Amino acid sequence: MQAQSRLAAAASGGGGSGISGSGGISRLGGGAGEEHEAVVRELTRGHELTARLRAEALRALRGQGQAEATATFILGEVSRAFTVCLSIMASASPSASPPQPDETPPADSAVSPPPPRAAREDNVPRKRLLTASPYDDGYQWRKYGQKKINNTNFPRSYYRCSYHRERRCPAQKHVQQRDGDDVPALHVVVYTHEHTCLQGAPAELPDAATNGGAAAAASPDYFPAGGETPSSLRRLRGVGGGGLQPQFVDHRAAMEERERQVLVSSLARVLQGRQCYDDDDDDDTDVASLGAVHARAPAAAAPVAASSSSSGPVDAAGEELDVMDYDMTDALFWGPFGTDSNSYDGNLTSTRCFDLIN
DNA sequence: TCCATTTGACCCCT
DNA sequence: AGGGGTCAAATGGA
Repeated sequence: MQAQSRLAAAASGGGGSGISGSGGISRLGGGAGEEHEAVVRELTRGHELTARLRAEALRALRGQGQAEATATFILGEVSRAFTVCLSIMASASPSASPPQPDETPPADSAVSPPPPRAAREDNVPRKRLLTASPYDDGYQWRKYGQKKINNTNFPRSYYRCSYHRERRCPAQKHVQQRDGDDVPALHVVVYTHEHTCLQGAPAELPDAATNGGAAAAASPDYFPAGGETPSSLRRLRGVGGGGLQPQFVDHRAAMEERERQVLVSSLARVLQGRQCYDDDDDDDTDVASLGAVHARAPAAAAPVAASSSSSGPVDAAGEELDVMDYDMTDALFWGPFGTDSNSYDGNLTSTRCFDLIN
């Protein structure tokens, strides 16, 4: 079966930087810093490989509703675990502890730097995340600018949803590598607005129980019948995003609810039929517990804060950051960040979520 | 030729 | 006035 061979290839690291021959964890060095570094390195590797495996699995299982949903869920959870571990390791790094608010400035700062510029008070909700990079968020983003920010070592890149024009999607984000010796490099991602680009789809959703409809609906390839395609819109310019749609919340909530139903339904079928696993162990996971897991995901298709405690990482300005996490529904949507598409003029042909498209 | 990416300039907010 | 955010022309690669 082609799907199986693809999965096998992915699992064995086919296609490039595969798993090393030994397949084992690098020998840990003597010092704590060295050990920490080794752990982070292996976690990063695991994270990357999981992302690749997930991409290959979903590509192979595309259209096979139950199997696709199951693979998406499991691999999404694995990816999430890696991300959380990396974040924990980063915050515990002996060489990269975030500055404390009352930390004394460096001795060589003869003139104290100006205080950080206050954030714009535009009532736009912002979601700040600290992530290992590149991380997968599955949306198509178009880069529209990059800027060197004062008193930082790395430029900030600005992205907006690829469907900014076609669907008036107001979602934006900017990404900036955090200063410091983080291994792997950590990036501060700030989301402004949220995606509305799925809101036109619900009525067109195919039955997820038979063909993985949530993924299809989320696919950037999805356009309502008779609607404009990305290529037909390529040359449209001028009219801006238009801000948050008044119906945004309701549409999004409807989409979330439908996604939730789709996943729970698919997982229920899988579990009832035990179709996808050769269970060596008696997995006593049941539908109810999965439903409970899924119920913790009210913010579908958006990053979820892993922790709301005030002891988490902070950015250079001392603002608290959420550690990147995924919820279960995210697993349907979040894909490689990889090469960023970034032209301003409405082109949609480059980067897309390979989980869903390839 | 098309399309993605870069980057300097401009706008607007603090 | 300074700086963050955005625009859009220029550039380069496929």
